[in-house]
Amino acid sequence: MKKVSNQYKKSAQKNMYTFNEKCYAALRKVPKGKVTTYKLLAKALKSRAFRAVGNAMKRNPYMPKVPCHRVVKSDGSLGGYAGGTAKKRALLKSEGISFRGDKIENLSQHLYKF
DNA sequence: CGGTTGACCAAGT
DNA sequence: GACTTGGCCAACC
Repeated sequence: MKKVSNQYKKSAQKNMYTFNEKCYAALRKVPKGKVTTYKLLAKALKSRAFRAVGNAMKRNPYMPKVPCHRVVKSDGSLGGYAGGTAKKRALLKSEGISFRGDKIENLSQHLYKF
């Protein structure tokens, strides 16, 4: 047993905003110099929608409020960014993140724990 | 209300 | 180590 269907979990529509809002809220807790992955972010939200998270970022209405550039893939690769991966890498590097090509070095070392 | 999409992930080739 | 396949979940049309 392992694939329980949590298709509902807590469908928004009552007091809960969209899944996106939660993503932004959690992401905002990430301090400078730290990063997180889509998977961990989704996990923090008690969901497995790491995809929906990324989707939310792309459609994020809170662009300047949320540090979308601090979210990377579980592999340590940059993933995507509205301004381009190159820009994302530059921002993270500027915050003290080490890079190896297009991937983060010692990802676990920079990962932020919720 | 059903089907497609996506800034993903894990395992397999 | 890089590419391919299947799966997962929420938002959007």
